Amino acid sequence: MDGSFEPIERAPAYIRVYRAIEEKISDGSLKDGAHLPTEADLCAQFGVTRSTVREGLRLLEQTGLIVRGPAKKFFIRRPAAADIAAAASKSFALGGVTFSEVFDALATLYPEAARLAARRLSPEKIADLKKVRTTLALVADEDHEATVDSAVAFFQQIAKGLDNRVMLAMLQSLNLMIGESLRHVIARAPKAKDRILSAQKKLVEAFEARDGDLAAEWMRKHIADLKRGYDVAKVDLDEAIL
Amino acid sequence: MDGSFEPIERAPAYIRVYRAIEEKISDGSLKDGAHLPTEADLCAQFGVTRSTVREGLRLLEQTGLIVRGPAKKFFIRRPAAADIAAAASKSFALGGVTFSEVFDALATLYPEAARLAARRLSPEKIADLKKVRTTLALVADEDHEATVDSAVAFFQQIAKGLDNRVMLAMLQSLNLMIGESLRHVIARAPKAKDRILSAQKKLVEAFEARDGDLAAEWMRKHIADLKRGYDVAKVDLDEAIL
DNA sequence: AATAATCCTATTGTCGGACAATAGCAATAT
DNA sequence: ATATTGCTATTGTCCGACAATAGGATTATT
Repeated sequence: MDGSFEPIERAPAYIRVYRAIEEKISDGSLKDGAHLPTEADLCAQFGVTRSTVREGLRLLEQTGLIVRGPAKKFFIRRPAAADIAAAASKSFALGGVTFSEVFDALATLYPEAARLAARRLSPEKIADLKKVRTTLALVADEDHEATVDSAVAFFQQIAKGLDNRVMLAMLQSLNLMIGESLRHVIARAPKAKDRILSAQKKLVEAFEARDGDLAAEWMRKHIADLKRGYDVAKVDLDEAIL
Repeated sequence: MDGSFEPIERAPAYIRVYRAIEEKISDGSLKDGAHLPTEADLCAQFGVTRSTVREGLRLLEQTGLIVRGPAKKFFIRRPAAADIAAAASKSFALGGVTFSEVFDALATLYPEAARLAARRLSPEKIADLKKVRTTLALVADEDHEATVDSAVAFFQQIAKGLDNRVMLAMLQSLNLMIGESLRHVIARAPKAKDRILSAQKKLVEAFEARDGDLAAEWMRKHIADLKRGYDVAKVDLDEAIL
């Protein structure tokens, strides 16, 4: 041997607590839904104080790996697409991404998602999509709130129908980012509801016909149309979403 | 007035500390790069103890909103695409997403990214891409390690060239997820390097010709080829990446 | 007996203080 | 001039204590 030493493990104790628990979650020793031992137990097991354990728990909490149940007990939950999407869009917002960036991504991703959806959407999901569309049709023209909700729900349904958690998370985070601003914009766009409805109609038809090209094409138009709303409302697309 | 009361703010103090600081970061009172007051200062300002402040800091730490500088001081950093990508891919891995899901996303996103890139890549970025490719060409056939590094770097360069943080983060998280497994797979794929090189060549040509369709087409082939490596290596695509 | 009010207990949330470990910087020695 | 040492501010960890809560057990009320 060369007489040299390995660098000793120098991470703070709370980080090691975090990693130890994360490890047990990812290798399955702590199963999804199981609840974590009490803080006192963890102290005993790790041989550290409660303050330290608690700092470790805060890290896990933020990662979404543990969640408060009733009685404030923590239990394990492997992060779902929705968590990842929420975390990502929050970070994007804090990082100051702009409307153009979001729309750029929307325009790139969603048409392809629609193409996939045409191949992959189950008949039930398509039925659900129709239902969303019907809901929108029944909404009053001036109820912009509900209009946006339905528009976003429509996107959401498509994303879910892809049966792919990675894409779901990505598409969902986009939904979250535009959702809020769309609310303010739609109010200023004349006839928004009608245009949304007709785009949705064409999309559903394309899905039913299993025509990917057509679906992609209409999705492209639909998104371009939504984006136009921002122009009409004179939103500077280079400013940060918030 | 109706004599009723607002529900009082009942979040634990450490969460309120977290939110207060996050708020100041997002509204710009705490600018990027500024360093956080010392824990003792924060205690004084918030009127809570250090333990509580520290639990709040752990949350910020995990979110990536604050980062340790020299002297272990925290300083503010708005999350960059790389952080989001790292966090997302970690969550995906913990959530148990499968290779198929990742490849599905790759196959959907990257061809479109390539199409965009053909329009948008600056001449400098294209030059950089060529450089990455040259590096790969000089690598020994058996150096699978380096082969994968270059292959991923090539993707990375394209992602960066889109000049869109949202797409960058999404593409990067995909890179992270396949990067590791690719390392093991390429070793079993015969002539992998040659095939990667020729795909890259076609891609660069397409970029230079500003031919989006062609770029998308070659990217599709390139990814299909990488995926084939997993078949050859007999990896079950329905198992979780990890 | 059924229901509502009350107490009990386990656990988390918060506190205050204490000391060790460290990093950066200043003072000192060679 | 450079290397060493000591100083100081700050973080990392620990301890012990108590208040606040949630759920479940227990009692009172009809």
